Amino acid sequence: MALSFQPDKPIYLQIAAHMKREIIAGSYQPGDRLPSIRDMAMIYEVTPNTIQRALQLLEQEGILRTERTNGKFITADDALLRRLRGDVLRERAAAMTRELLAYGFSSEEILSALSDELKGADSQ
Amino acid sequence: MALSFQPDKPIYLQIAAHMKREIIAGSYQPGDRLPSIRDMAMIYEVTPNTIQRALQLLEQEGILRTERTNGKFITADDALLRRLRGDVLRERAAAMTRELLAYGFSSEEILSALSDELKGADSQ
Amino acid sequence: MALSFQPDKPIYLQIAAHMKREIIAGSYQPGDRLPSIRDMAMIYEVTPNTIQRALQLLEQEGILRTERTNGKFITADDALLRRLRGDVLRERAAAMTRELLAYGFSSEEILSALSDELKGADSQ
Amino acid sequence: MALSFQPDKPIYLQIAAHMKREIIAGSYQPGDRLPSIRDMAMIYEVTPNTIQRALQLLEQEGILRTERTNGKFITADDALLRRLRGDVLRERAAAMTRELLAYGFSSEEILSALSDELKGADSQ
DNA sequence: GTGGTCTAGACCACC
DNA sequence: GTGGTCTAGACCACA
Repeated sequence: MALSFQPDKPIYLQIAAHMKREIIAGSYQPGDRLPSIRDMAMIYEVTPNTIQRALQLLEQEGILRTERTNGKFITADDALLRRLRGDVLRERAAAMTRELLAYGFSSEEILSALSDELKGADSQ
Repeated sequence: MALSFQPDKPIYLQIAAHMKREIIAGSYQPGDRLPSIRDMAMIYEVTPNTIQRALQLLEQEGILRTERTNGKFITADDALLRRLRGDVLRERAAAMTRELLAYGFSSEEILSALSDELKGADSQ
Repeated sequence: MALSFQPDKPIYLQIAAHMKREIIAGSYQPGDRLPSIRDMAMIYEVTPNTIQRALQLLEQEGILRTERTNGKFITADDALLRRLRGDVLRERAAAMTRELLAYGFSSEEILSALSDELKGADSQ
Repeated sequence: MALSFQPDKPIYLQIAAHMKREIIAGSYQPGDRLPSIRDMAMIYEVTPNTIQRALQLLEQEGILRTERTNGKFITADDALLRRLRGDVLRERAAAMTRELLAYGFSSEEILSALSDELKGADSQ
């Protein structure tokens, strides 16, 4: 694993985002137990403190649940995870649309640029 | 104007981004002279220092040019601006694609989400 | 029974509090024998260890008494239980009063808020 | 100031609660700037880190607002503060009612205990 | 000067 | 073993 962190963003945010992606992508299943904070600290090569902070964010979103002495678990709430998946997609699409429209690009330009990117990615 | 700045991002970056958007969107024409730093400081309600930093970024990208005693000007290099416009579009589309694919979304999902957003925006 | 424990508080404290409530509320009578620790462990779905710790607290308060080979019993001391009942009521009322006065609420506000709550609860 | 912290509760929670009380009680006015984190750290005799954590909670509740390089401010949203004041009162009253009813106390007992406490406090 | 991030390391309660 | 809290101290970007 050992992410190469971008130096301009807080590490704990990058870890939180990474975990969120893994969960939404299905690398972790609902109800799964996460590695212990100490283990994740070694995996990501950061302090346990930093992991703690990252996971706190996901817990606030309801994605994680903590059992005081057993560890942290992906929520078993399947509906929440599905909703989250949809929300993320919509939110990202909306943010990108908003930004590019502000740049003065037309809907056609935006759509065509995205299609190009997706074709490029698919063919890899 | 008087942007409402997001409190968690450096103001000078937000101003730089805003200027860049205005330029790419065509609110400023190639060769146009910018308002003085002092004026912009009043417009944006920040210290001249902050404006200075923001414009420095744009100058590094070649979008602006400083004439020692006359002020700062949008580059007259039309080709550069066109190229920049294309670069921004491609870069944003690529970043979004990369991120959403990492989330495990399919090309179809991504394209359809974006179409939905664009329809929503158009109809307004 | 099978309490749904709050994940952020020690389970043994939650069990102790629950037992105390049951005793004060009269669900157990003075002199009654408690279920065995093993049974209670199954009822509460925790380890016997945890039950042990919870009951220890009640024993320290004098609410329980252990007979070496027979099990644990609610104290037969009726006066103690009555006194305990009064103490709990006073202590909780005092704590709430202290806190709300520190928030700057007036006696009238506090009293009226409590009346409202009690009316709401009664009508259910 | 220099609170005497209860040893069984996290200090940062106690500080957060204390600040919230001060704000609701009106010791800080809407829009007021808080002392710097470093100053508060000295006042409360804890690490800046701990203050940071406490204030983060209030920020999540919308009570505080951070200006990146200027400090932290009480929200100027008067309505929010009034709403908060009411919410706190209702919430505390509800929690106490719920608990005491679970103990088997009658509405009359609860109300009378609270009246006694308030009389005691008033006469001081 | 301000807030924010991160580390290293300690200590704790709980189960 | 688990998560949680706290300190001391360093470093950074921003205005």
